[in-house]
Amino acid sequence: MKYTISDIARLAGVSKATVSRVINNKDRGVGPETKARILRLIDELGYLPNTLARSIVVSQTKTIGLVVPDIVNPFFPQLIQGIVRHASQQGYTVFLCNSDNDIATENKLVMSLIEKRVDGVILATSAEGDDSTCFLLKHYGIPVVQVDRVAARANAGASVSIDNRGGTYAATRYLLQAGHRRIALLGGPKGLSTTTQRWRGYRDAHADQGVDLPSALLFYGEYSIEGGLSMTGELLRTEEEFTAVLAGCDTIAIGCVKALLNAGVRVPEQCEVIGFDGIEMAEIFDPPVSTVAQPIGEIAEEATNLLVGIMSGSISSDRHIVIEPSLILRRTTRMR
Amino acid sequence: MKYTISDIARLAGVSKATVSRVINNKDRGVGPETKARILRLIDELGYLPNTLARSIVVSQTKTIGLVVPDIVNPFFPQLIQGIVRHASQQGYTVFLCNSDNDIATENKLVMSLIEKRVDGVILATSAEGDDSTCFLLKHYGIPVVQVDRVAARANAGASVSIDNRGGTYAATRYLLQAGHRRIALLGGPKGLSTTTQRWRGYRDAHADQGVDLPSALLFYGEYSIEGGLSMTGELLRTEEEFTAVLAGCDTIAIGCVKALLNAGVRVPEQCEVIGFDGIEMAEIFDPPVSTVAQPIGEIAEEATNLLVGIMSGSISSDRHIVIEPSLILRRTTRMR
DNA sequence: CAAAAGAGATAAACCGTTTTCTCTACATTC
DNA sequence: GAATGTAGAGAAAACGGTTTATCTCTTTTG
Repeated sequence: MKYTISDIARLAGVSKATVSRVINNKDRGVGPETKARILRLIDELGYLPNTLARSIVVSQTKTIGLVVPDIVNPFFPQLIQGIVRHASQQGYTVFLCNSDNDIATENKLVMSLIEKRVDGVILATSAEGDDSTCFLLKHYGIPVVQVDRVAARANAGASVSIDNRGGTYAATRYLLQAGHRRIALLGGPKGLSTTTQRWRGYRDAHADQGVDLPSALLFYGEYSIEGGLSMTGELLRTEEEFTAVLAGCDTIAIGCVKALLNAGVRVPEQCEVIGFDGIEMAEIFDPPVSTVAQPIGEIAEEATNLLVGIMSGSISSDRHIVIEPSLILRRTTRMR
Repeated sequence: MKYTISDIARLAGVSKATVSRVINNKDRGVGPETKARILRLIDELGYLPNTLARSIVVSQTKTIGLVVPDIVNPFFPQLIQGIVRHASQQGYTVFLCNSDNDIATENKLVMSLIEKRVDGVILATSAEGDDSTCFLLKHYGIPVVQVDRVAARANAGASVSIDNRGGTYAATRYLLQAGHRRIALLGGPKGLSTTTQRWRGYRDAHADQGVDLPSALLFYGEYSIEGGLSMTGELLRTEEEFTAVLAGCDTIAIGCVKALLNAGVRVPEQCEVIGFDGIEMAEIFDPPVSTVAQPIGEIAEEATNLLVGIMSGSISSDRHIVIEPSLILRRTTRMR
């Protein structure tokens, strides 16, 4: 049931070299009817070339590694789907790794990817402050593109990321132009670059519109529904006046809307809410949540193309691509 | 930066065979201080054995393929997470494939897995009626375990599946014992084995409790929120009396609860609802949905262990494992 | 004390490909 | 009609490992 190239060669009465030429469509140096005979034989016997043997000589595996921090977080399956699809279109198969948000695991996984001789890696790192994973890849000369979360340090390679500042800037400006003057910010964990960048957009929009920052309305917490619930609880307890909320992510926004409704605050009549990310849950939630949506498909496509480009040498390995998110207005903002 | 086993051998002043022995911990035939010297060298130079070359001679890649129909469906990321984790614990790396619910794509992906010489495949097929994928794998002698959806035909190999009938049986019995006599069934697409099996549990529970099947209350539709919405719409329009709903899956249940609440039916006071699957969304939805939960982690673990067992020859390749789901009562059923 | 056993190590064959030379035979050019 | 070009094909050397058979000492055994 298992044939090798030598079997085919012997059965066809030619040399291995000739069979190899036919398999790889290097038509130079093989006559048409020899070719046909070999092709027929291959088909009849169901011969499959051994890609391992091939890889070892051409030193290329047509394989890439994809490392994500948490596959259960709904953002990542969509990203994975896009990357797997585009990679497959370009002839690459992907090794999927889940680091469980642990940098040590991430390093170990990447080592095993290197051992498997992947041609390149797409990395959504689990520790922004720590570029050890990128360092490893660099050390072994393996192309890498970072995605979503981008390690800050210099020796990190190419990247595809979202314009976090621009996204919250647009959302904040939208709310300010609608007349809001007391917009609460329910940000993510302090210290994360996304949290900081999103805060900047919020701040800059206020500055550009000439509105003072309502510093009593700034909160930070977990990127989760619970985080949204508890921050909103705090917000309500301060008894500060506010007429809109900008959330650091969609799950925070959902928790926030829940808490507001429970407290008898009507959404969006008494308070408008905008999230960030554009996860499916935001659409399905009742009421559907307005959000700054990351075009995940686009991120996946750019990341894959970038990596393929770097691997083929046609793109420099320190290119950074920034993608603009878009404001999607649903039912937690008023119709205008 | 890239060393081969010959480099190490030369630098250590020994033969390749000796280096190979110390790499593979075959201590027989290599002296302690030779071993130490080689180990130090390997460490210093960051030498990584080429797994491709190794695989080709031992004809084993320590690699498995995982094929799912739709990675965005929240059930699968959890399954993938579990499988990737257990596989990695046993020294296997996994190729992830997403068939987009298309059997032709599925076949193509599996072919490329075979070309990559995976040691085995875990398959959640996209077409139950079609066992062509299993057939391919069989033909090339690659162990396979089917999971979740199981191709019916005989030449399909091992499997891990859920006791669908048992799950709905337990849920239906629970409702019947609580006094309900008019339980609507909002099933999945007709023709799917899960739909049929879940219907059987519903039917058998009625029979065993001596209650007539309310045949006017049976509906079939998509496994989705929209499906739940529309089936509930139909149900309400019939004006038949009903006091509980058994849904074919959680998204149907969510759609159903939405529709009921919109129609002014109080849940669970006027109508109790139970879903199936135990996806996270059911827990997060407001109100949290009672459900027949599939222990996804357990499925993942059993499937991985089963495959590893088959690959090592210690388990027969036609073993079928059935896992019992468990009834989780939340807020769409009354407290008792 | 000779024979057998065992420890440490090597040479060489092999795994299944690709690729570079090289060779032959025939067609084209001047 | 010799020189050149070209198409079709094969032999053999890689690629980076593992494994088997073998070889040389030293140690044990009877």
